[in-house]
Amino acid sequence: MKYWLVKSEPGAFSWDDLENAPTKTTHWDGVRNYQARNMMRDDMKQGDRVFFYHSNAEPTGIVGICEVVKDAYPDSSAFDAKDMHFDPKSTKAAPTWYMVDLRAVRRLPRVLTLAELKEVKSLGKMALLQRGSRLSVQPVTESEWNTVSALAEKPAARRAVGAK
DNA sequence: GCCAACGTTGGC
DNA sequence: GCCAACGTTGGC
Repeated sequence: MKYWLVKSEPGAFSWDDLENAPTKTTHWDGVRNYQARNMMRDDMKQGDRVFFYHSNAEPTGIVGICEVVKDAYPDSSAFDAKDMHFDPKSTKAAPTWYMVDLRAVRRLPRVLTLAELKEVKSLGKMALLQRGSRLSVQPVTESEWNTVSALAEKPAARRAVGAK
């Protein structure tokens, strides 16, 4: 089993949206980056675990855990001329873009904010925390997964004097 | 709203 | 194949 992280802007699709979806499952469509596509198409498999991250949010951070319930298959939003993610170059005979199905497993006991994750030394190499990292689908190592999961069970560390 | 970082496009 | 211009991402 492998581990991943996906980003979503809660204004577009939030963790709550996922929990409220039928069977708490959604098609992870609209990915239009080749690196992210390759990971979804080639390496993401049913049963893999996925952190759900809110970007462009208040706060930004990891909010929940979901599970891959269906391996990659062609992204139908690329075929729909009315869809925001329509791509005329992607055809049903030779699809350019792929999606997986994700199901919400559980909300984390608390949000792990980007600011907090940045302060954890052992997460220094985590893809999410790399300078300029913009990939919307990222690999997470097993040790990173375990570190983040354990952190979510503890109360937030006290911030510097003056912080709220 | 600003802007740095990055990916893609297209002229040459 | 280079690289400038442009569009997007996403933190702040």
